[in-house]
Amino acid sequence: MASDHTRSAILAAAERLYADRGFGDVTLRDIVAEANVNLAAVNYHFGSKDELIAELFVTRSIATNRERLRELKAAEEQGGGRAPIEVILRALVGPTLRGCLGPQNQRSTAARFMIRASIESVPPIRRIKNREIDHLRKFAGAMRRALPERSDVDIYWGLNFALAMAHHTIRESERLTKLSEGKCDLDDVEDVVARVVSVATMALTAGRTESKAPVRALARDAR
Amino acid sequence: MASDHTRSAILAAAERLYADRGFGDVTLRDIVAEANVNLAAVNYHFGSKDELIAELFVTRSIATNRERLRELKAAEEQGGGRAPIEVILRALVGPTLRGCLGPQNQRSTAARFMIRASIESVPPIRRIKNREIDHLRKFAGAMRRALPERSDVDIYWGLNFALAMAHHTIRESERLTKLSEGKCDLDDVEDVVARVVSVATMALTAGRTESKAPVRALARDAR
DNA sequence: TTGCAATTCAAACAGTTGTATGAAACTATT
DNA sequence: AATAGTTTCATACAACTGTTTGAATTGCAA
Repeated sequence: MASDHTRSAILAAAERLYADRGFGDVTLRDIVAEANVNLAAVNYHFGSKDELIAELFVTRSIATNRERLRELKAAEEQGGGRAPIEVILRALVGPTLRGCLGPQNQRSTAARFMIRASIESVPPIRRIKNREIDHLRKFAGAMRRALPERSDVDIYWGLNFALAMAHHTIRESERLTKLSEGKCDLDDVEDVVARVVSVATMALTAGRTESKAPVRALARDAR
Repeated sequence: MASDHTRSAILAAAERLYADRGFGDVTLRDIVAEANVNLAAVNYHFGSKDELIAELFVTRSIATNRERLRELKAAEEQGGGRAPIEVILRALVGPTLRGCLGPQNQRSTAARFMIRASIESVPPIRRIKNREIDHLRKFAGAMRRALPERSDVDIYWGLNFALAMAHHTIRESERLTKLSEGKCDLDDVEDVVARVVSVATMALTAGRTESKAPVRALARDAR
């Protein structure tokens, strides 16, 4: 391959446009215009529009996943194969949050693209996300090692809730800012990470006292 | 208006098709075929496709919101204007979770539609969701009354995390089932509600207020 | 240079989409 | 029964979509 110029111009233009305007109303013609490239080039270089989107998303998400695993591995090696649950959770949600939050005006195109991807969820991206399970299993394993007395079910729920808080905060960051009238500072990424990790840790470690949950008694009959 | 037959046939058919196949690949022609109705009827009765989608979503979401407020009001009246935080949170996430989870084969069309709406997020629905803030403020107010010593920031973060866990669990219920190899039982809706409420309560009460009730265990299956 | 493959290009294709139109069929009131 | 207003219908429209085509151009090796 000669210079890759056209190919990467398309990738850059597509990422920028999708980040700015969403997947919904960006056509191939918009992309090739932005990239100063012929319309047919997309199909020549990528095969189809969906494959272009998939390549964009895969590139960014394997970067995030690699960062996650790097942090996880570092923590586990330092702890002799067993890392504290807080550190594991930080490795899980930190890279994503750091990648997507932070001062708006200095958010990278990549970050804004990933936010879009998490909001709009088009078919090619959904397909890729479904293959993310193996990756999550590695974290479930590490969490099980950190909390050996905890049941698998609790581990999975804790993992689920940690991801929930991180992703939802990214997706709805604008609404949270508006709802709180700016009191919740989403630009302070490390504070957000700390909050998510703290709550997820509580969820995973609290009440290890064999207590049969009396939860159901409350309020089930508020009608 | 005469009989409303066409109008409601369109609404029913559209909700069913969107629930089954998503917004992405359901056309007006699909809908009118399913409803045994003429193509032009959609624009005649609803003005446009987007207004049809909006009406569907508004109907369902004001129903949920009404149920939420009903539970909240009942709890606050019973407690003399101040309800326990668990009950407030239950009123917040309970109706949504009950509406969207539960045994797949007995999920209502409405439930499946709302799940789609939470996954795919098309423009007309996003516009409506953005107007949901006033509704959430009522819950923020109730939470502030329940936890007067807590800062506004913490309240908003707790609210955000509670919604995060509920919505993410709905959105990714399939993935959680697969990840946990079925160990997480998403059909036991009341257990899911209890888990979300429990974690959100911990998020809101742990830390600064040592005098508060001891954190409860993750709602383990008590049977 | 010549030859050959890779790339670019303009143009067209084949479909689908939501929407508009104007006539026809109803419904209910007079 | 005649009328006016509403609703249904077949059909056309106009625009946009991703993709394909086949010829031109380019870059590089022999």
